[in-house]
Amino acid sequence: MKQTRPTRYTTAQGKLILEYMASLGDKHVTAHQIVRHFETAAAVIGQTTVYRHLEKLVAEGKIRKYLLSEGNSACYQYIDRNKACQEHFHLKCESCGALIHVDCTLLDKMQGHLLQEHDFQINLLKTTLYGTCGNCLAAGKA
Amino acid sequence: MKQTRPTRYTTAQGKLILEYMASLGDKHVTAHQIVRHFETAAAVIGQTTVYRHLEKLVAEGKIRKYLLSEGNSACYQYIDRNKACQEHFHLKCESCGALIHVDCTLLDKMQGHLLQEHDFQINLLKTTLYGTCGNCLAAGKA
DNA sequence: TTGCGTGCAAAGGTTTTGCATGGCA
DNA sequence: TGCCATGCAAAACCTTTGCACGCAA
Repeated sequence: MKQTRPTRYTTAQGKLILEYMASLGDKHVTAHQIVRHFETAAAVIGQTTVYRHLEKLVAEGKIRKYLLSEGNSACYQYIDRNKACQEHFHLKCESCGALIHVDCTLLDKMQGHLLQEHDFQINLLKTTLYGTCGNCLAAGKA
Repeated sequence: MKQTRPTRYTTAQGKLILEYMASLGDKHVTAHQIVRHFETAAAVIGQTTVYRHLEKLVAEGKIRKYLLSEGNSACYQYIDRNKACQEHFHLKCESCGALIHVDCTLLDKMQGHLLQEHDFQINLLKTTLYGTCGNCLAAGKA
């Protein structure tokens, strides 16, 4: 298991990375894209630092980590706490990357079912359902 | 996109790999585990060959490939066509790391519901639900 | 015989680690 | 001042590719 240290110091890099993630809204980026963003921004942040902050932010529940099927690299996305995203499922379109928030009684039922019948307490914050959205289905991208 | 050639020759390695995958049933393995299995089995198969066959088998729909968030390597799993319901969710315990396979009619319902009501075709192979398993709940590790 | 299949070695890409230096509290 | 954070370089990984040889049809 990887070690997750608590944040002790507030550094410029840590602030910049979190702010950048927040500024992207629902858009996801790879670690590499973040590194490149700061290269252009004349505020170079080493890739090691980027990876370490991403790991920490994921552990803190501030961002989400995805593995999209095609790419060989992980994607990260900001979690907007004001949107109360912890209370519903997230659907991620593997084709266009869209993130869909679903608030539906069947999903609530499923949550209860998993707990009662399968003895499993699901963590909605960390869970994302992958698939293909309606637009991409219609466009035949499935 | 990667090229997928049709199978022309039937080779000993190809047979061995498919047979091994089939023998595992629902269990998933990584490419590396397959290579190691054959190392022990005194029938060494190069990793290149393993990867090439896995790719082909995925293209042929005989096995599934999926990425579990934690690991950095892909997992492969045999698809048993004789089984009524091979599709299932993966539950990953964030506390102990256990991977639980859930095969349940509710999942079919949910799949249909998402498609009809939310216009979303879920990909069960790519989807993993995160949470806490019964053992860890009981142990108060949640 | 033909040309695909194999496997070694090496490349390619992502993520992690070692270590000396820099910076926050 | 005491540690943690940083970032370069290098390692560690997983996967793919080049190429010469082997083998199925």
